[in-house]
Amino acid sequence: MQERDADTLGGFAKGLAVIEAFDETRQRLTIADVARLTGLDRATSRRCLLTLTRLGYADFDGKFFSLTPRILRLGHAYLASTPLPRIVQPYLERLSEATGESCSCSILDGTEIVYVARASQRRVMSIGLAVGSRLPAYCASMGRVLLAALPPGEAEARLRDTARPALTPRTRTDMADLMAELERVRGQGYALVDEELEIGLRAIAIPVLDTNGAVRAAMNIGCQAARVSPERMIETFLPQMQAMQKLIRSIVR
Amino acid sequence: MQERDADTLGGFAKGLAVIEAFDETRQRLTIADVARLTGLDRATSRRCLLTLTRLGYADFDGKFFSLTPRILRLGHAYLASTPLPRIVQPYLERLSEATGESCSCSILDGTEIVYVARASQRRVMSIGLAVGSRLPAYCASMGRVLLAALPPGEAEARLRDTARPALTPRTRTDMADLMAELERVRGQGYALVDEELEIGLRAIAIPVLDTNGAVRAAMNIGCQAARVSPERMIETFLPQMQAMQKLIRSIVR
DNA sequence: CATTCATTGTGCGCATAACGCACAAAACGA
DNA sequence: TCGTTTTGTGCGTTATGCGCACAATGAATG
Repeated sequence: MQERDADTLGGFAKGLAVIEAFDETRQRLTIADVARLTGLDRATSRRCLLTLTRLGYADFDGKFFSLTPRILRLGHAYLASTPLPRIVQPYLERLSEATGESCSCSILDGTEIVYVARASQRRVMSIGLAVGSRLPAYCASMGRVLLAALPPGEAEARLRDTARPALTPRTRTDMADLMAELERVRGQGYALVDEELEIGLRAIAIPVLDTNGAVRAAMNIGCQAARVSPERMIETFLPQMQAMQKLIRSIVR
Repeated sequence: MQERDADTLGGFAKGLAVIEAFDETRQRLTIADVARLTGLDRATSRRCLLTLTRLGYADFDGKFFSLTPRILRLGHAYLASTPLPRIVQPYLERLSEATGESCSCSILDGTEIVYVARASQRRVMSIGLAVGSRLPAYCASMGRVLLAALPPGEAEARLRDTARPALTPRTRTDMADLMAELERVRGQGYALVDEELEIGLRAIAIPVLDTNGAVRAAMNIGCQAARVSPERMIETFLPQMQAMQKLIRSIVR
């Protein structure tokens, strides 16, 4: 089979780009906003937005378009078709309950990780992000675990593809340093990220393996740096995570 | 502004229908599968699938197409743009920790409810469903709360739009009976669904209100029928839920 | 192994869907 | 009130997308 332009739908591609124009800071957009964000002609943007509205994926208040819950069906089509999050969820809950911290599971998508499961115990605002949330892989604990699981050439390419801004004064951004860190993660079997993504936030992550030992995802425990030292995370949290890893490994095909 | 066919993109609409063809029982599909499920011509289905693959939203193994995590960006566009789930999440966690049960929050989308937040405590397999999951509103506790919040005419129309199969021997399906039940839910301020959705599953739900008292979502506690009686749910769980409702109400705008 | 059936890749002619530009009207902000 | 920005829509153009047909491939069956 050949890859040809005639085998794809330009309008569909444009429409998907329009959906992705919405995010945390852009909850509702005008036609001009969408044209600017996507680079599409204003009339084209308008047609995409009206298509979404006509099908119930968006609302229009006379000026602004906003997405509706129906759009969740699109992401749900993936989550529903992927057994891993459902398998991992109870283990994250057990781990979260045992440690009293937030636990999450994510997979690598390009240069980002995307959360596919989470569990949290704290009465205060959760550290964990919602399912579907994304973080840059280069400075997230689970991201480093997942990058480390790639062939080194592939991992390096993905790191290069990332802008790698210093999100805190502690963020490591140098290519050679990050590649060395990935090598260290490969060796020790876990990644510990200490206030690189966000000041006050510390996380430790290990791979989620399948029965063949292949890395299918990563899971982590995140906590406030003021409450748990890195040493304590390695001494106390890591063994419990590895115990869960073993249990999960015997189930995930 | 007029609603005209020329203002929409046919290919985009077809593409979205193709994404929605994937679900729990259809994790990977052939071109012929998609054509059958969507009613589209085979060549059109093929183009949509190839467009998704070209853009990284799907993988192709030579025969089967499956969605990739990138598709989560589409649903994430909505979740990221909606503050309610993030606001409600810590309250669900507190409630879940206090009661030892699974708690969830959902909104109404047509004739279904869609989960937008959840918290769970149990070491056994969670009762709660993942964010993005959907349930038929007519026989779910949160569904009844959300239907009860609609004008009666609107609620009746949505009930009629639903197939309403009896999912268990206890499922109530009669229109008049359900409308009376919605009236009762309006009066008492909560819905209790007892093994109607699934044998062994019992859930109680109340509205999530905003500062204006408008119903924005519903939240519930679900548990195993063998462990908690309906009376106990009303006596013990309901007051705690109502306390959370008050706290949430003072924040949600 | 041959046959039958289902599926897929692809060519291709055709029709119209989609494009993008332009202009008038409306909305907004100073 | 004026200037700027945005929007709704008309419209001529074109190339996109359609769907049918056919050959090739794969799977199932006898």
